[in-house]
Amino acid sequence: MKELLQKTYGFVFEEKLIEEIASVSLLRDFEEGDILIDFGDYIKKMPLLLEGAIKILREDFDEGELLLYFIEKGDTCAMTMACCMGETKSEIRAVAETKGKVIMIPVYKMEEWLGKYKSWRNYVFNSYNNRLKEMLNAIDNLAFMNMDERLISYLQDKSKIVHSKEIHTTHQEIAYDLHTSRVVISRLLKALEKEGRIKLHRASIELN
Amino acid sequence: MKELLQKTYGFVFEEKLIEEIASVSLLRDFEEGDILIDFGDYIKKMPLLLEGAIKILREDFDEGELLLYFIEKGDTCAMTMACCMGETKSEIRAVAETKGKVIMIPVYKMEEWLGKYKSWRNYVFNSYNNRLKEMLNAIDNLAFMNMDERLISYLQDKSKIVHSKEIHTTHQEIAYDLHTSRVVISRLLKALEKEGRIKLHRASIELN
DNA sequence: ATAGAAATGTAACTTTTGATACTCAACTTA
DNA sequence: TAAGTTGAGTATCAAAAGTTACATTTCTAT
Repeated sequence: MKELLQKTYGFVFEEKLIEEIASVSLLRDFEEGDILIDFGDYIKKMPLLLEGAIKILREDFDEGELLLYFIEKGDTCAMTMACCMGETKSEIRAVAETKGKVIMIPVYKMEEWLGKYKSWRNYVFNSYNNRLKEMLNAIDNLAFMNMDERLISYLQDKSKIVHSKEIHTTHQEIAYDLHTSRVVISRLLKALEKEGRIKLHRASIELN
Repeated sequence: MKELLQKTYGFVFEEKLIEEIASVSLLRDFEEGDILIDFGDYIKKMPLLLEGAIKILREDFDEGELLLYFIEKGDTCAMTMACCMGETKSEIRAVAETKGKVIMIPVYKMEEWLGKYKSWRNYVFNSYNNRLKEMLNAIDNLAFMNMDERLISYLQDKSKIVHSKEIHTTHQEIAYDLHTSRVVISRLLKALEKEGRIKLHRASIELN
């Protein structure tokens, strides 16, 4: 486990902290589609992402979801951190976009390290800051962009996360993430294809 | 200044911290409508709100704004904090909703206190958590509610902030905050009045 | 090979929101 | 008090997004 941590966090945490993390944490492998955290879950461990990508979703009052942002290697979920610290239930759902590995840190250690390691403090703050930025970005998208632009932005983000111009997903999936209907997505995708910006295949989209 | 701090933060910070804050900070009075922070401002001081209320706005790419949330006595602006720590420019605008007082703390002290005072650390984390929650709330509003519901929610928030059922504002102002047009707001307000939920006057709205 | 399921295409219609263009009323100020 | 300014009401039209319904295509499992 220590080697895995070194690889991703070697330049972020000091040696001693990495050793401590390794000694108290659990390593967990996950597969694409796994629900790592669900709405209302009571969080007792904070996740650090070592490999893979995760998407963070917000739940509608009655029904439906909305994608907030993706997290990648080296990130943690500040929303979850918030839950840990505040001892409240999870406000979000975390679903694996790809397979990967996380490390789970017990909450009480988190707090202890805040006083003890400056690198940990910096990391935690940076995570909060990054998450605030992503939330702002989500708000910008919702407030200032039409669905066609949101769709494009979504495709670009997704492409970045999987490191490929080929996105394997269905129109329905996209519709869930953007909190709209499948028909709307199909319509807009078709328009994008006609503009020559993408190519559509069954259950996959190719960006140009 | 120390007395003012005691009143709002006496149960949050220990005596010694309050003294330190008092000794290095500036007190600033502001009037309704004052722009306390603007987009792109370079932040060198962190504000603690002692009296009054402030609204935090996000700027559109080309034109227009969107209200993110209000902050009240005892709050600070985590978005600003984020800017301080990250040494980046302000992503938001802060406008005074009412007159009030803030204390401005130099950034370098903030960091120093993080290691030194547990109560400061807790306060800073709580602020982040609260702000994340407000952002989530803003996202919920945008993503899951129609304009009429957003308007109602806005009126309720505003009423809470000014501690009154009487809201003194124009349709145009509301339109700016909700990032829509004056005509739309007038239309929806009229509908609300017909439902008997509010009473409309010139430049003021009365909630029932 | 065939039935059923999943993914997509598309038309027709409604609702919501936005845009434009006036009018009228109330307040302000010279 | 007349003129200008600000706030609000409303009608009409257009665009964006959501809804329903059904057809077609592609995959999957037996």
